[in-house]
Amino acid sequence: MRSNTREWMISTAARLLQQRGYHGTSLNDILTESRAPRGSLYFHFPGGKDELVVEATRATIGQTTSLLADLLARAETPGRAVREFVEGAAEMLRRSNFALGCPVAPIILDGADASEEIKQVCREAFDAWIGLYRKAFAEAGLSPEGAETLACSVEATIEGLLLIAKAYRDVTPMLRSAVELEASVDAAIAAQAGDRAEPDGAARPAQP
Amino acid sequence: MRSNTREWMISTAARLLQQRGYHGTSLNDILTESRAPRGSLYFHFPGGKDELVVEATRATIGQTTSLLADLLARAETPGRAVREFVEGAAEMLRRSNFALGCPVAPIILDGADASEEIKQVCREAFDAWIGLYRKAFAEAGLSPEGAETLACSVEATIEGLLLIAKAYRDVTPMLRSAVELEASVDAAIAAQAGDRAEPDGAARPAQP
DNA sequence: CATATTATATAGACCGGTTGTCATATTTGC
DNA sequence: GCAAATATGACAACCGGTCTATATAATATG
Repeated sequence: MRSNTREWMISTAARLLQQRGYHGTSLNDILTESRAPRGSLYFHFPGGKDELVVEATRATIGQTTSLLADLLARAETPGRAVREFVEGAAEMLRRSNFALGCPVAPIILDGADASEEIKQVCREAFDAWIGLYRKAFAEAGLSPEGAETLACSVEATIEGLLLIAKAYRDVTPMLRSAVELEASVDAAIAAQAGDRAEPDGAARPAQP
Repeated sequence: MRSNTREWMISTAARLLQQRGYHGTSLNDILTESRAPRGSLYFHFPGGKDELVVEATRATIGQTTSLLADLLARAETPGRAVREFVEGAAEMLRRSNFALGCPVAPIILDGADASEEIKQVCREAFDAWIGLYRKAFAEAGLSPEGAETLACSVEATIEGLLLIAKAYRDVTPMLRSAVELEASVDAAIAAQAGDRAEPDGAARPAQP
């Protein structure tokens, strides 16, 4: 007896959700592609579609978080890690024929009537990613407020680049902006490292 | 006889598409909310759902494009216009209880199997918006390449900010990043205005 | 003014797809 | 060989998009 059915379903669902969002992914699609029968789904996921979606989204988010943490830990500068992450995402997008982008964006935008738990999982994803950026930026010398704001901007830019690349089915603009983003992040860090004694830590933009 | 049925349907569809994406918006929803009977749809839109979606999306895109063009024309600096645009979007998001974001993002992300024409309309939206930014940035002194790259980055950041704000149901981070974005854009323009005679116009990032 | 003709609007039937449930079969561990 | 765990596919109830037949308003025509 196949004991990995559950995992199969999760990974298939994760892939389809990433490609087509919450409403665009039907249980039939998942069952057909994972070659599992209908009833098995409700044995492994008594909560039905929403429970499966939560598990699948969590799994994808975990992978992305690990990758990002790894890149930030290894790279020479935070900006470099950001660029490498975007380049990796571009490669994934290209290889999948522009199907695989951000795992949570499609769910946030089309899953307005999805369960509250699903939305919570999506928020946790942003918490994790923005948190990693913030930590890296702060360790590189940015003020807490500057790191927070820049982290949010960086995450936003990456999300938007994935969206635009998918729309055009072309990663060229994404790669150009990635270079710019690297420079921008590292410049913001360098600038703040210069003027430590500056009095106002308020709304002053982190990028000069 | 009500002769505005068609317009009613379009505006209702536009709103719902913005909130729930392509698959998340059913004809039943549109018909119920616009208080129109079922059959009328296929009289006004013989192409069915996809034709209605195209019309509705075009309408919303047109409004956004006009607003953006207006802001860019009036504002003192391009960066200022960008900030004002983001602030306006944040206000719209807040007022609509975080339902109304970008009109094309949900369709791009969940409408993989939508008609080719729909995807084309979404691309045209980005063409228009990025084109407006590029023109404004170039007129302010940026090189063509720099303006193009920065325009794409700005559009991407705005898309991402809308997404993140919707996920958190909170526009605070969006507004903080908007201030940063204004500074970043205007700084990039000022920097390039300084070194006109620089030899390499290649992949040098526009933001110092 | 009466009638014919066209343009617009409406109601509801249709079929396929979607989710969730069930009774039953099969495997596994002991 | 037995009990628990898992697998299976048929089924019901519902919802989706599409279509056809009909009703009503607008306009033209004699």
